Amino acid sequence: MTASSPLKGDAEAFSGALGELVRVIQFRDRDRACCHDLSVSQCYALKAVAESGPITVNELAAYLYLDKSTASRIANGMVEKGLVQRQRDPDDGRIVQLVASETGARVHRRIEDELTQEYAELLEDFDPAFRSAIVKLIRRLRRSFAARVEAEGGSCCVVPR
Amino acid sequence: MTASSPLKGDAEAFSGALGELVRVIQFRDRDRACCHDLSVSQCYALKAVAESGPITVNELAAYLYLDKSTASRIANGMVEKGLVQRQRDPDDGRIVQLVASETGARVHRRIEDELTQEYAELLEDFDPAFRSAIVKLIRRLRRSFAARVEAEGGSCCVVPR
DNA sequence: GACGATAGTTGCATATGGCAACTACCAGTA
DNA sequence: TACTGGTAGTTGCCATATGCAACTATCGTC
Repeated sequence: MTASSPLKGDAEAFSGALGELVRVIQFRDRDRACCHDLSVSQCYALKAVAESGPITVNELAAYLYLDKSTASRIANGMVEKGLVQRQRDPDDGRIVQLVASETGARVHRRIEDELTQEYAELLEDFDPAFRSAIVKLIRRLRRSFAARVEAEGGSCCVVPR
Repeated sequence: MTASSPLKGDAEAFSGALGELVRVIQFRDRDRACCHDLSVSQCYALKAVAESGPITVNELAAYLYLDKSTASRIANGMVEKGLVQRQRDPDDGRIVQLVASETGARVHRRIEDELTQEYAELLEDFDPAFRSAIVKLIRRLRRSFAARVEAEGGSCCVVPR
């Protein structure tokens, strides 16, 4: 490349900024989750269960990008706390459906409300067109990463089998 | 609020999208770091050391939002892998400066190049004005979160002392 | 009913990370 | 100088998180 490709420069700036943002958010989540007596993963999981209706352990694992055993244990923790319930599927005895309890739904709503409130404060300075553009970009980024992750099957260097 | 405040709606969409993006990125980082025989934290730490010049263990801990003991151990791991070196400060015998070795700098550059390349592909569809707006927004988000985190001293509910 | 596949759980090993105690060092003061 | 309090870093100990592999129970097919 020559002295300055604007795209490359933008990509570097973007990379740096996004990296720092993600680190801060990870920290914030660690902190936030514990406020509600949840681990970070439990917090994500509660979101999945509360928003996607009843889901299986395998689906939860896929959503969280974790092993199904880990997902099972996360479910355990939430069941113990009374946030979700395990329900056997009447049609398939192997399947366990995870459903949010009243408490779970309430806790999830509270967490979401706090977040939304915080983001609303952040976003109110931007005009609506820009706000929706931002959301579109973030979704696009997510799709792009997710596609890459799925294409690689979760490991970029270890050749499977 | 009434039926639909656009700001609230935007904030909800933003919250959902950003949450998913962060989860995917966390997974991707887990995967990516291991390609270079690094843990995720080591990868972040290498970035800090390589880009911020010599930094102390305490500074590294602050950067990573981790306990200084953890930062010290992360430094250990990197020293063992020959990525960074510990240097005693001539003016203050307590201080340890962490500096990237040749190898460390090279590995860091490689990781950054890969990332930049990936982001460049993503960003090339957007026009330059939008790209720089995005970067500004992300930085602003980061600042805002960081400020909140620092104000709360790292724990929102546990009253210290 | 036997066999292979699938959903979930559990055992085990490892990694991560915090807290508290400790060491070594610095700065100020009597 | 010797004492005191504070700071930087390390280490011991522990809890949590997570993956892999083995296991159980169930389903679907032959």
